[in-house]
Amino acid sequence: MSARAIPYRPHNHDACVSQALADARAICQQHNARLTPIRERVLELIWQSHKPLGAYDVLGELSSDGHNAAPPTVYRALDFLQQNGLVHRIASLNAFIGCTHAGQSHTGMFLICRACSNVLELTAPMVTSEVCKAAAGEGFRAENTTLEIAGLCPRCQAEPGHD
Amino acid sequence: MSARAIPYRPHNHDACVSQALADARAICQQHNARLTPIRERVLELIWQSHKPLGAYDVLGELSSDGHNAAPPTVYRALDFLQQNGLVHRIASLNAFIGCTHAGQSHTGMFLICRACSNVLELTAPMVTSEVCKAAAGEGFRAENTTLEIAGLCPRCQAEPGHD
DNA sequence: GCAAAATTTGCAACATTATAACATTTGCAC
DNA sequence: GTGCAAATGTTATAATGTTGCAAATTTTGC
Repeated sequence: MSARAIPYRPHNHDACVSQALADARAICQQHNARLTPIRERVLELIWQSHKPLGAYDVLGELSSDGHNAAPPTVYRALDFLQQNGLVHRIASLNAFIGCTHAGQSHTGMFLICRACSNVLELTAPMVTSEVCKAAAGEGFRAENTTLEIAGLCPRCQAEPGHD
Repeated sequence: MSARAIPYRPHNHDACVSQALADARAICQQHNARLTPIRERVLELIWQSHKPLGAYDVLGELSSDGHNAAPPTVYRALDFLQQNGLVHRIASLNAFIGCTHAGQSHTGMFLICRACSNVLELTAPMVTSEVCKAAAGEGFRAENTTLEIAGLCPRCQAEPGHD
């Protein structure tokens, strides 16, 4: 898996999408999980941009496709994709974003720009290790970490209004 | 502000509540903010336990009080309490919990037991500093951090089923 | 005190996000 | 091709959160 583009900066986004889909196919094959057309399509929609997409946004896009979908269709696809580490749910936004570290075991940390909405996923080993240390200090067995940072991305600090 | 009780362990919870209410009164006075009866009552309800309470749970309790409340009443009170640093919203649970560090500027980190639902709020300076470092490394200006750890508290690791 | 202004609350409707329950179809093993 | 498990379709509903405006209360300026 090669270096990732920075979401905040213009880039060849089609490459992001094809990479993500290729990774997904490989990972599902490994897991013996079925990346059905709906699931793949939902993943593709999530990867339309580096902005988190709500379940009902996905639903809307599916409808534009001519697909007669209802909420459970979307939520089931999203559950599947989450199970297989292909998308993350951003709890503070009730929205979903493609995982940029699919296949790597990781604890995601998300930098969410409040101006342009783009999200950068990081793995910050030092953060993870301090979190574990803090939890362990209380005798707590950490299983799942939600770490979401809202703020301003470099681009929006300089000049506002990108999307 | 004295040492805090550990939510996972039995303790004199009335003391938590009165401490929280006393702190709240002091803080609101400082801020020239009005801790009206409704707001105080909502804070008290939130502090019923160390388990996060949903907005509609609060609403239900208000109704049991005989108070004829609608959702906006609760959400407005919760907003006020959040503004003044008296409660936190747990994004991963859509629920609210009393702040155990009211008055101190802090970035909360929450240890959420999936078995007993109790939540411990920590301030972990090393975590905060690593988070800032990681964000800064990307040129990101962090404004607001959501850090929620789900897992098992010490008590529930030993024997399950507490509440 | 008293009227004007600002804040808070009441209230009705509605918007958004997510799930439950059950029927139907599809893919796969044998 | 029969039978089973997984995936999808469909309808309804639950859970969470917001908007907009009117009424009541509190504060402020005088």
